[in-house]
Amino acid sequence: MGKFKKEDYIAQLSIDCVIFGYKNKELKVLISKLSYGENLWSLPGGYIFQTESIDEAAARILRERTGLDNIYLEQFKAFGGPDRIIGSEFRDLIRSGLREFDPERFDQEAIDWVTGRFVCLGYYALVDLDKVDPKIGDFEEFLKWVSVEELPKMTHDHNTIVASAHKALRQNLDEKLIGFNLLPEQFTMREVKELYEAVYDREFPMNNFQKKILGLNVLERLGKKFTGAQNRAPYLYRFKK
Amino acid sequence: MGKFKKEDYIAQLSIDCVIFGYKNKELKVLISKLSYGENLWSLPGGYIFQTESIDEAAARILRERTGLDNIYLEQFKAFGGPDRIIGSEFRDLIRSGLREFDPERFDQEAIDWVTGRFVCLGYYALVDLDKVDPKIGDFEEFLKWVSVEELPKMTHDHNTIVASAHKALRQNLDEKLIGFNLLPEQFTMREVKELYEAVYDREFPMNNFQKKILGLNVLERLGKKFTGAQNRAPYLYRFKK
DNA sequence: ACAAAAGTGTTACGTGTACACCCATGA
DNA sequence: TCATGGGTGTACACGTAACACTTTTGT
Repeated sequence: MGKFKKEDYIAQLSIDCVIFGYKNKELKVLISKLSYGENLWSLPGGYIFQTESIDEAAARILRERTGLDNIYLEQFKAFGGPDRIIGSEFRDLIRSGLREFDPERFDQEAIDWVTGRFVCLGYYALVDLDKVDPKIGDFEEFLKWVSVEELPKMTHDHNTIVASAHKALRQNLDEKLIGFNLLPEQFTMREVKELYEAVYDREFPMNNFQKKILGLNVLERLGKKFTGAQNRAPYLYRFKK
Repeated sequence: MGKFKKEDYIAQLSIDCVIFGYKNKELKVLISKLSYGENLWSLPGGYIFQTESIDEAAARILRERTGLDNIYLEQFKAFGGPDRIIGSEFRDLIRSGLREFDPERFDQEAIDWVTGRFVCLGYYALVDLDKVDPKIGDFEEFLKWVSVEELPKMTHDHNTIVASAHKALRQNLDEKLIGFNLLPEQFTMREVKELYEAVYDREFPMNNFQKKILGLNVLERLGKKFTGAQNRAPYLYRFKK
C-alpha cells in the first residue's frame, strides 16, 4: 500500500459499512478490532476519492474488505454529530504512538487528517457470509463476524449506526426482496424462514410463511435436498433473476 | 452578513432542503432563482459549521430561510456523484463576474471553495406554507413556491433530489403521521383527503378515508366550519399533541 | 322543497392467521 | 410401520374497498 495522500480524498467525510451476514440462525455483522488501544472495536469503513461517486466509494470499500464484487449495498443514513471526532477518544492514543502506524503510509499530517471531525455515510451490505474473505484495513488488527445481539461496545456512534442499519434492513427485507442476498444460491424454505426470524427476532409459522414467499413468485423450485434424516426431503429453491 | 470563512465549515459537504408546502390542492416545493446565469433554479441549501451536528445545520438553514422554528425535518438521502460540481456548469459564469457577488462576503478563495465538488445531504421539510416568510440566500435572486408537478429544470441533480424526497414523503406520510405539518392548525377532513391526494396523485373515497384517519385516533374534533355554502357544515379537526 | 356535500352504515372482498391433515423419508 | 418433519388445504378473523343511505345547510 502506498502513501496516504489526503488530497486524493474528500475531507471530513467517511463511509462506514454495516456488513450483514447470516449463519447458524443468527444475523451477524462484520466488525474490526482496532490495532491501537485496548479492546476497541469499530465498523469497517473508508474514505471517498475525489474522482468517484459515494456509491462507487462504498462498493470499492466493500470490495477491498470482502473480496466480493456486485454486493447488495444500500445507503441508509448519514451521521454527523460534532462529537464524531475519532481524536476525541483516541487522538492522544494514536499520537503517542502506543501502537506504531506504518510511517510509510501515514505521516503526522495524515494522522491529523484522519483524527479530525467526520461526517459519515452509513451503508449496509448483504453478503453470503461463506463467500467473504475478510481483509483488514488501516489501524485494524483483525475482523470478526458477531451476532447483532452480541455486539461489543464500539467506537463513537457505531453501535447506533448498526441499530439504524438493522432497522432499515427490517423495513426493506420484505419490500425489496433482498433477504436472498444473505443466503447461498440454493436454500430450503426453512432456511428462508429462519433468516426472517433472525432479522425480525420473532417466529413465523412455517405453512403460512411458505405460502407468502411462494406467492411472491420470485423463487423457482429445484430438486429435493436429501439429508439422510428420517423425514420428507425439503425442496431446494433459487432466486429468480 | 459578515465575511464567508471557509474554515468555519466542513468542506465539500452541503445540505440541500426540499421544503414542501401545500396550497390549492397542490404539493409545492420552495425553489430559488439564482442571481447568475439565465433562468437557473436550485434548491435552497447551506453548509455545516464545524461546531454543529448535521441535523442542527439543517434546522438552522431552514430557520434562516423560512423564519420558522421547530420545523418537521427529515434526512432522507445523501447525493454524491463526482459530477456534482457547481463549477462544472457555472464556475466560469461565476468567476467571470457576469453577476457580481458581494466581495465583502465572498473573495476569490471562497468562490473557489463554493464551486468545488460537493456531496450533499438531502433533507425534506414540511411547513405550513402560509407561515413561511422566504428569505434569499447567497447567489439567489428570489424564492418561489412551485408545484412538484411543474418544477423547472434545476441545477445539477436537484430534480432528482426532489423526486427522491417526494418518494420518501410518500413512504412516511402514513406511517409517521406527518402530513398534518403541511396543514394549518385547524382543518376539515376534506382538506386532509385532498392533501393526501396531492401527495399520492390519486383519489381516495371520502367515507373510507375518514374512517381510516379517525381510526388513527390522532385528531380531535372541534366545532363546525360554516362557509355559507348550501350544504352541511364540515367539522374542524386539530392534531392531538 | 331542493341542491350540494357532509357524515354514517352495510356489505363484499382479499389478505393473513390458526388449525387440521396428508406425504415422503429412513430407521 | 413408526417417528419425524415437509408440504398442502380449509375455516376463520380482520382490515380495506365499494355501495347505499341519512343529515345538515342555505337558497
